[in-house]
Amino acid sequence: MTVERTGCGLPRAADAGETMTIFGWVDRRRDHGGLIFLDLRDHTGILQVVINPQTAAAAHQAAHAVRLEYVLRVRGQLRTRDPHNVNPRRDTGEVEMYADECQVLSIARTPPFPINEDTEVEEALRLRHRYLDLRRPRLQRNLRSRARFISHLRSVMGEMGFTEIETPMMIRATPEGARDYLVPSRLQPGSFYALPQSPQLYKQLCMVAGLDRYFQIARCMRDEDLRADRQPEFTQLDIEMSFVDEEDVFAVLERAISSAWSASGFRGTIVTPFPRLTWHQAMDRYGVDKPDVRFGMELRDLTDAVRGSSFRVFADAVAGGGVVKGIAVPGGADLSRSDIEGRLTEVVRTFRARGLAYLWHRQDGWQGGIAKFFSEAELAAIGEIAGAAVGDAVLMVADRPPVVAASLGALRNQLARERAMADPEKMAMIWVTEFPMFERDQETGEVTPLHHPFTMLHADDVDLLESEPLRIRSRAYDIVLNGRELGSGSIRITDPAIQERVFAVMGIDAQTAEGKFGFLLEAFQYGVPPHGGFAAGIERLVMEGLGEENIRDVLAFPKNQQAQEPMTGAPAPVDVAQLAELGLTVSPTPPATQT
RNA sequence: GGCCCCGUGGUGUAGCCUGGCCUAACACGCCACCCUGUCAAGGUGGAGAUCGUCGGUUCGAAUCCGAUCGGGGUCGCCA
Repeated sequence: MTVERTGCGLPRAADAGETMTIFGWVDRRRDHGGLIFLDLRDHTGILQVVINPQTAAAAHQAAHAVRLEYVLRVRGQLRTRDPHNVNPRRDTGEVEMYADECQVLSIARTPPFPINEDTEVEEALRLRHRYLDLRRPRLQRNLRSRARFISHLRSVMGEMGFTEIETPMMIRATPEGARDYLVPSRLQPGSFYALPQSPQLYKQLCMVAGLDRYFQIARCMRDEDLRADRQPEFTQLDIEMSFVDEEDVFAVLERAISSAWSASGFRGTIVTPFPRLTWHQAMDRYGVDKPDVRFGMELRDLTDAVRGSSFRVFADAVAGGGVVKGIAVPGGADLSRSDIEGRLTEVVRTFRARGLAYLWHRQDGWQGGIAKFFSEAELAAIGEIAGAAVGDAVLMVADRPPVVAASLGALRNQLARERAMADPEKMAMIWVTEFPMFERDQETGEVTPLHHPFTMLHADDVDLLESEPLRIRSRAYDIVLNGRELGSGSIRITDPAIQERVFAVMGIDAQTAEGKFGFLLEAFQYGVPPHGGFAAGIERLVMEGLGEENIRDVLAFPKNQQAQEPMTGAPAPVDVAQLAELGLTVSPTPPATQT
């Protein structure tokens, strides 16, 4: 635009005396009638401009009409401020520009929400004017930190000998897993590409190709419902490695994340190696497969302690094959009956628990509606096992094991939030290993892989394939940070015989497997190295690194909960002609969605 | 698909439970004027919302009820 341009945030006292030109947006304007002060903002920061009507009459006249968010070019001399005029809260606070020229490059309507501060604004309005939201300090910071983090990841991966490879965005639809986004083919009417849910198969083929160590900052698309940490398109650090086992994969991820983390200035410190929990340990102790281990309050099994009690709810549950578990809430004796029976019971009800039992451990003994059903010995045992001290409360759920785990796990997280039990500066990164290979689909009753069908089984469990598939442990693992799943991976199956048996358990016969994954199985016949890998969600990492609660705030152009982008209006209907070219027609009324 | 929360000038909130004193309040922003050292500038004055929408209850509705729309969170879903 011009030969010389100085960033607004860059000038320092040492630059005083220089004449320079700055470009930027008006962040604030203070008109004293005579002097006008303008704070000019660009991506580097903010510089105060002083416009004096006596020394720069034309500039002053121009500045008189200037409003917030006008785009200006200002030329003038940089001067140091008198000591009593220094603004210590700003990097450029020791200097200011004395304007000679002030040129309005673009006027601006009054913005729909404040740009120069981070006030809470309704999500719909922010998304509709995303370019203005992105102009605000918080999102500027977030996007820059995200970029730095990715940049560091790239260089660490390079240092470790990984090759960055781009895999196709238009691929064959995979029947497994999340719903695909489809792309109709013009040249093959009636046929569709799918957008990748992940580059899974391609990266495994890269291993067959002898690339040895693959990585990609990969865009992934999944047509599923959105959450605070889930968008339909997102980015993963995707990794695959040949001739490795879990330890090699863990070491790579630990180094990549921890070094990029600190280099990016993210909050807290990542300590390596990450502690490990098996899936069973996580479920037993925390009730969830992604435990937040920054605080205790672990689930304790009270089944034996209450088996013989006269409290029918517990006794019946145990007799019916259920379990009774509880958590000791530190200082929980201050929880009121209405706290527990209202808000907290609501939490466990969400997970289909029928109720929440509670006992207060007070100075004068055990209290609470159900205390009378237990003997002194039983109460003592409950307190002992739960680890409840005087002043605590024990909250208990009796039900089928999955219901108990899920409801108490959620309750534990809820209480930790309410009572600020987790150190916000602590970064509790852990590996959760030995996930089950299969789970039973609640609707169809089919056995489906928890991770994906190419996940290798635990060596000791292979014999259970046909007899008790649901008990098989896999060689799949997750990284969990502060209770949030950051990503997952596995060692893959490379033995065709085992792969065939896994498909069989899933009800996929050889012919079907050939049709769906034939290319992979064929590739494996030409010499496949043992391999494994991982995929880590970039947005979730950045969220934790910046302390953001919502994935939209670490993405430039996110979608709303309806997967729409209010700014551009995507998705939108298309011309009939465009459809015709693709051999498509749209039903006038959408067919009833299958549930 | 279920459940929960929110919806009041441009922005953020108060008022709503306990209907009338609301001719809807406050802060910021906006407009005009005054003001030569402010930096969340200051002063004076002003414009701006019939309370998401529709319907109902009532003598009377921002306030109560129902429906609906929009936003968010969550369960299901996310190999």
